[in-house]
Amino acid sequence: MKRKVPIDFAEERLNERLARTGLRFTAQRRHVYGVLLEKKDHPSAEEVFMRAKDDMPDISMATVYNCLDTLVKCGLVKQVNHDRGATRYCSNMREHHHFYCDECHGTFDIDYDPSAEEPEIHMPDGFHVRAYEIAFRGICPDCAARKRGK
Amino acid sequence: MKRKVPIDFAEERLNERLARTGLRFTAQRRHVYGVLLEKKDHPSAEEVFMRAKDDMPDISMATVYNCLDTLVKCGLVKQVNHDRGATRYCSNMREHHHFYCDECHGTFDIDYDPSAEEPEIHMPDGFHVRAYEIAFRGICPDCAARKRGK
DNA sequence: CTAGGTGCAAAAGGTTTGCGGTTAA
DNA sequence: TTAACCGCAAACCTTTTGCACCTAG
Repeated sequence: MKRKVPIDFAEERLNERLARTGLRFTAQRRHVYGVLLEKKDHPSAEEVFMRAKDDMPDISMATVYNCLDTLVKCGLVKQVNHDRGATRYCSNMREHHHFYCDECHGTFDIDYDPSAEEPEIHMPDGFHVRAYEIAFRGICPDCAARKRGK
Repeated sequence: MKRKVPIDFAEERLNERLARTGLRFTAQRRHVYGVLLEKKDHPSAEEVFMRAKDDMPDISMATVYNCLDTLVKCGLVKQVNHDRGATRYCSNMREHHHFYCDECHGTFDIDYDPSAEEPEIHMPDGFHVRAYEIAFRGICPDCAARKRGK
């Protein structure tokens, strides 16, 4: 089987990340990660499941969810949520943002160079931005206080 | 019943927005909007339903979803999606962003002044940002071309 | 050896749909 | 008057859970 992605290289990275997080390396985790690397079109869990079954017919939906969660925990995969639809998964490891099309509901990666002094976002040609929203993540004041307290 | 929000003023705005969008003014739409204005804590549809029932016991879940969709369409309410949980609704009409706490999973509004030359985001004290992502919305190149074509 | 991971099937959670009756304009 | 809207209940889609078996370390 031909692969567009240097999967052996990715496998090493997965192995290292799992070890660092105290998790085991399994065939299913490698395979799900491979599926995400092979076609970076932001598939839903259901879509990942169907693609994964091609080469691993016995894999279960529950395992796909488990593997996806594991990969997110390791920092190898990002969850992408939009409207009320299913969560989608993204293995683009470069820092990037997303563009959602109001018309076809497609999701597109928008790259930028985070190392630049003034990180500039280059919007590719033809994308018409109507609105944008920044989602920050971290620890809120109350939870920070609680953690310091205990 | 005392209200913290000048609901009559909001009612006028709702009426105007509905008319402009060619939609009807109904008691349910007003009431759901009132619920969102009264406590801006990003409730889910289920939570809106429960609060709405206090004053309007016969309102149904389907109607709550319909009203929420209508309010989003009118531009009076924003949907907020995060992780795999239920969609939450936000009636903060000022341009703003959101902060998600990794610990308690709470959602907080992060305001900014969009009229400023260099729109600066002031992160309130005590919020520790671990990561952020920008979600752009609009029309993708393919859909833009298709619309021009037809 | 054994804690952690998997597969299965059932349940839970969230959202949508179809339809007969009601209402704003 | 009538197209739009509502309430109800069933269906649908997505995600989680419990448990018996399996396996990486």
